[in-house]
Amino acid sequence: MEGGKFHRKTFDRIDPERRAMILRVAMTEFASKGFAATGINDLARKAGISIGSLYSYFASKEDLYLAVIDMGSDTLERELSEIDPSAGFFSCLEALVRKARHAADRYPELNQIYLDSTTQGLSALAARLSNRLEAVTAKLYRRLFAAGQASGELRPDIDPGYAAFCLDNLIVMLQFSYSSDYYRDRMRIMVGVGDGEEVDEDKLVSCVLAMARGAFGAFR
Amino acid sequence: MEGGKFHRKTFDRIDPERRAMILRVAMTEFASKGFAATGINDLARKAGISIGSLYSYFASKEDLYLAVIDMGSDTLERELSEIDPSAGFFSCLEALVRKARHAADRYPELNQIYLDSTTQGLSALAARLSNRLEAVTAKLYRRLFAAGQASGELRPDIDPGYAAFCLDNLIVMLQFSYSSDYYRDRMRIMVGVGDGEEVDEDKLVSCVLAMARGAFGAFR
Amino acid sequence: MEGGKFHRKTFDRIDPERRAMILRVAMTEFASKGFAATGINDLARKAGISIGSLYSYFASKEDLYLAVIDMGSDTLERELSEIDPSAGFFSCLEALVRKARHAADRYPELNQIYLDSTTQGLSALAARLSNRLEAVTAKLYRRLFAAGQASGELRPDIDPGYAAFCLDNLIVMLQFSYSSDYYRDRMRIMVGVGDGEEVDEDKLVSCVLAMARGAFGAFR
Amino acid sequence: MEGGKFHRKTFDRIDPERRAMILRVAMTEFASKGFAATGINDLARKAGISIGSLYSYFASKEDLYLAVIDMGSDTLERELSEIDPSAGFFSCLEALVRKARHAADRYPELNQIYLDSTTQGLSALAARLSNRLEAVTAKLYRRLFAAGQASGELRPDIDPGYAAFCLDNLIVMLQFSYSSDYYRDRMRIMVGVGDGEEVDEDKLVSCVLAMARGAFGAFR
DNA sequence: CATGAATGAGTATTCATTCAT
DNA sequence: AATGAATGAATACTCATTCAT
Repeated sequence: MEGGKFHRKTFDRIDPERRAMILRVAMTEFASKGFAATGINDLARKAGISIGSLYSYFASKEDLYLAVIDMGSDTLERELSEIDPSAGFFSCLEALVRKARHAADRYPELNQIYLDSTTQGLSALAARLSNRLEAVTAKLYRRLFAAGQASGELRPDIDPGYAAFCLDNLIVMLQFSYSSDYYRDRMRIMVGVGDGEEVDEDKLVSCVLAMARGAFGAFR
Repeated sequence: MEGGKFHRKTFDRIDPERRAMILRVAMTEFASKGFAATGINDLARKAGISIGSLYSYFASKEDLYLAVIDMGSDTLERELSEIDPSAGFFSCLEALVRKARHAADRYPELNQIYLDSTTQGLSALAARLSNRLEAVTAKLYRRLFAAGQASGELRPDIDPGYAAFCLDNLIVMLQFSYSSDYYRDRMRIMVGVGDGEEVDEDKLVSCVLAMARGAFGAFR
Repeated sequence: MEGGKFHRKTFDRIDPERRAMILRVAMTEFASKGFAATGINDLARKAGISIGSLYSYFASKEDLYLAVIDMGSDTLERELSEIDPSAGFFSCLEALVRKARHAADRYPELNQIYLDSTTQGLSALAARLSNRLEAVTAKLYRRLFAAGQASGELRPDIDPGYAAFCLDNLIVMLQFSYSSDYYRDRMRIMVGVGDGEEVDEDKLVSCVLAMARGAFGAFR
Repeated sequence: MEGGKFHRKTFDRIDPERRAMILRVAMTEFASKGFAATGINDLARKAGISIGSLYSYFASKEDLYLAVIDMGSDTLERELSEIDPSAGFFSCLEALVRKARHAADRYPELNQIYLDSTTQGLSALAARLSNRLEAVTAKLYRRLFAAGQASGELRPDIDPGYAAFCLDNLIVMLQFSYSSDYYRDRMRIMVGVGDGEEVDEDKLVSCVLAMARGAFGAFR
């Protein structure tokens, strides 16, 4: 599935390194400061390009922001495509949770921007993305649940949509909790770890899997 | 538990109606536009007070924002205090989920602002709140889990912190899904309801409860 | 000679201590921050009185400022009245220089405000003072020079006005040099004292007197 | 000696006429209203440039102010460099006094701003200038006194620093007296000229020179 | 294609003054 | 007489975007 096109033709024609650099700097800036507080002039300077160039690549600050998110969606899609539904539901789910956990480490900025973009103030902006990300994820869950119920691994009476929604909620929050300062603090408080301690990642993953298995797993 | 004090003394002294009006307008503005995009001058005009007055009540835009969130924490605390831990774990949990669901309808703006405040760009700001909200919630979960394990309603081998964290993740996302445009769209896509359809709230609550029961409930 | 009246009648009627406190705080504030940068509300708070009271004593910030300067003129007048012209010109001049030197220490704020008020930006304001201070000083010089020339201590061919102007220039700058940060630094640089050293006050006074004696003293 | 750099690089790159115009307008505004009462937006409008441009040339109002003073220091330095110490002390001194007198006419605004900047309220600001102006002047005096004492024109027992300080005090006040409204009035009162009359400039210069000659000149 | 100077509406915040209590 | 809440024009400064070179 092709992402929206938020950049101008010129952006396709320039040196890939320059292209990557611009997106990387934009990602870092938007991630740490948010859409509204990020300055385009400052961003251009940090990327080592002129304001004029930036505006020849992107029609507006908004478009640049969306382009960054779109790139993030590509990344997600690539990661998800590695999941093989034929490997069994819970095996896939565990892979998914682990992937989410690692994505938070590898692309914290993408997660932070994603969080930023879900904000009510940016809803008009986000509408232009037409929920591409969730569409991709939803599709994967559909296939996983279909296969799981077909194979008898999952109970036949559960509604895949509602189950997928709840599962993904856990996964999204897990990702936020490992990539944003706010949710990290929240996690530590909820889990109840002290100042020196660390949250036990395996316990977390087990808990998520246990919830899925308990609610959706067959014969119990 | 007393909230931080983000307003000036003068704010305590004015007409309660005026006070409520200011907070209400501020809540609406911050909720719909986000912290950065909300203008103080505009806000004052909408509240029908002068800029000077607003600044005599709050030292800065930041303080006003925090005051609004703090008021929201009061509201949450009040709601949570109605939960009676002696009523049994799953009964309480269901009450909690229902409460969250209704809070999203009754105070959508509070939820939107909460979401906004968890954004990375506002992490410095949010730090001043010292996670009061999560502390309150965490405390409730502690009591619920302790009572549940004591009564034998819950398995003795689960770690209450991790369980609470996962449960609250579900509840938080439920609230976002019913109060923010972005997460509502996401929910509809994940659940897979069509254009005319509505998400079935009871199914959602059941799903959350089933996940909790399956993972944490005793003898199964 | 009566000073202008820059306060309202109410100010005459209040407790003298309150009166003195207000003027003292005003003096300190205006001296350190200058007219424009001094805030009336802040000043009132520091003086422990209400803004309303302050405005019942003085019609405007401007009037308060002028009242402070006027009080300073009283002080100067009192000091100058101690000079006895019959004691001989150079003896009086030395007394005058010493007085100036000590006034800089005792009333640094008055000097700083005086300097501030001579600024071009405040010329309209200062016009309301009608140069009361200089009139007082000029009158003293007239008497000193008249007595000095009558007694033969001073050369008969010097023009008292020009001589007085030059002498007073030296004295004014001496006062600035001991009461304002800027002119203190300037003095140290011009005199050429090092970091640990102090400017030798006696040398300074001698130098001023030598210049007067050399130019205006009879036979030599 | 190079002045501090208070402008941004962009200011070096623009049309010299534009540059001069901006500084000229800034000089006029700051001179007549003082630092605090001068508005940047107003100033930009008067200079015929946009606020944004002004801020692309100078980082702050403070910097613009200092840039104007710095330009004034250049002017002073240029003027002082015309004095030839080998021409004899008193000849140089007379040239210096005449120069000061004419500088007051040619650059009244610079003098007014200089006066403004010596104000206690601007001492923090002025500190950034590190007394460049006085350093230049002091250096010239050092050379003049050294030459004068070497040639026997001056008494060997006078301390050049103290003498220079007193002399420069006379010169500074002379300049103020011919460039600021306040000090002009003061001069007229001290000298004692009537309403139609003018202060006799030659008498003034003679008086200053007489004071120098009487105190510092050899044999007499 | 690239540049970066120029723009000016918009921002949060201050402050002298008024006036109802 | 004393208070201090209320006012709103004014302030210094920012920033997304344009466009001439």
